[in-house]
Amino acid sequence: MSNDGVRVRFAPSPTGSLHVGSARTALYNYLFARHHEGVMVLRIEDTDLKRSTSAHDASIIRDLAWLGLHADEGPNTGGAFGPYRQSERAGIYEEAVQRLLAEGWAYPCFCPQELLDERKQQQLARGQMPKYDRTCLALTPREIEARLAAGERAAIRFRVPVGDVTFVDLIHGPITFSSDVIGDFIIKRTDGGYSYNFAVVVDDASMKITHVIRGEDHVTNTARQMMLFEALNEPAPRYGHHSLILAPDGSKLSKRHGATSIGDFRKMGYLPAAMVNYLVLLSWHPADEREKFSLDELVAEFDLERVSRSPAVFDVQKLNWLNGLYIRELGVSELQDLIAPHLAEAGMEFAPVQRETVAEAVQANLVVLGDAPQYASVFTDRVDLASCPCSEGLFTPGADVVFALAREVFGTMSAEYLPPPQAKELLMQVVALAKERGIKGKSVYHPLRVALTGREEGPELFYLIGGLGKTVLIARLEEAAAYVVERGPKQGVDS
RNA sequence: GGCCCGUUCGUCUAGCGGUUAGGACACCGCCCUCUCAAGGCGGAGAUCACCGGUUCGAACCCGGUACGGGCCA
Repeated sequence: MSNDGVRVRFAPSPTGSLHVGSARTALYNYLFARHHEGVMVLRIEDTDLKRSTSAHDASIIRDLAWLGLHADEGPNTGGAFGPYRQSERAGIYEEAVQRLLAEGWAYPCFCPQELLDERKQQQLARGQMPKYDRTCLALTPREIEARLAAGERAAIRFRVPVGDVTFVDLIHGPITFSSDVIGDFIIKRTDGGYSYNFAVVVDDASMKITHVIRGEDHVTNTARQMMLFEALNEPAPRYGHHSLILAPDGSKLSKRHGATSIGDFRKMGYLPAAMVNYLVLLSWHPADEREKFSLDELVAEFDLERVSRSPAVFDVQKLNWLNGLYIRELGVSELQDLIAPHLAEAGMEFAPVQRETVAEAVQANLVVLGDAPQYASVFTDRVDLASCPCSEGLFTPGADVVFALAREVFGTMSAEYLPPPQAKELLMQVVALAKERGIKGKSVYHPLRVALTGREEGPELFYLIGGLGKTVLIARLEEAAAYVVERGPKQGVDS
């Protein structure tokens, strides 16, 4: 299919930070636009002045940038179809309202809210579909003028035409709505504000949007919007509605389910590449069975026809898996920079040589960058052999010899901290010397680990040797040796 | 209440009339390893929501029901 001049838009309301659901919508739009070498427009739908803030506006833009989803046109980038904030487009909406009014597609309505509510209750009581009864459609121009002159405030309603509205959804296929169920809806409120559906249509039309990709919560709006396009004599875009994201309990994903905004995930230390990869997989699947994709690969392969129609449960486990995968792919210096803020936040400071060691040592364990302090703590924690159940490991036969040998070898260190390759050499020396004395394998590694860290698990020993520091290394070996002498070889085994 | 949409392992999904219903996460086991991870290998896990129909044959097509979700107000 030819999609010449594809123009899509992502249109968030700045009433909160970027939600994972919205981010996925943005991603699908971005991928679709890029795939067809089209344009993505960012439009800020800030008509709800009470809840919209410029702080949210800014954070959404920042989060999109963080994900790598750059719009071609938008409030910050500019473009030929601006302004890109709805709050700055009142004139455009008003002009459209006047046009519809002049052409008989719309009419003023003076019905007070209380009356509307009352009629709705009556209709409901009779088991009818609540729908505006068109009282004000009967008003003559003279009556309208008189009431306006008398200072009465009017809302503007769209005169819904009869007949079905059918469209072929890009994801779901044909969907039909009967206009019988759609009452004459308001396009401009008595307070002067323009309704959501109306503003969206005027914007999509004037911004020459060709494809609207959005959440399924908008399917029913589509019928109204298509009527509006027809009335405005503008070609309607094609629509694609993707499913919504659910929480593990099957309900709508919300704050009470924990992290739901892109900002939350960024702070915890998820990588944008993992986020994008996870989000796209939530309801899209390639023709083969690959699971890992870069943004560029997605651009090449993304296809709305392969987007699933059923809602998807947000599964952090799979996100975690992907994040770990991407973390393990990082180069040391890159990882070092990424974990630095998390380490700093935990109050951990490291010497320059140590940083590389710590990053490398911790890499395979990380699920999120925020886990770094937890794993880096082997390098900073104090060791208290007496209160450590693992001190039993210090009494391994030959351990005292290993400590002495290590003490000797580490004493030759030319610097406080050593990079991993050099540290590894030292370890090898200790291992070789121990072997000469008939001590090998587990009997050298294990007691050494316990002596140096007071723990039984942790990164490979040479990282510890390079990153703990000569001073600490020697002090701990001496402590361990003293501990063994003091407690005797049998101690600890029985307790 | 009406109208729309959806329903395949716990989760994300493949499947588009004939398959031992495939993959991934999670789970379990084994290997690797001083340890924790990572990695490799393997296992278990789905009466394809249900009931009818069409067909020689249905997860795939049709109808209904149930359940879930969305929108309107």
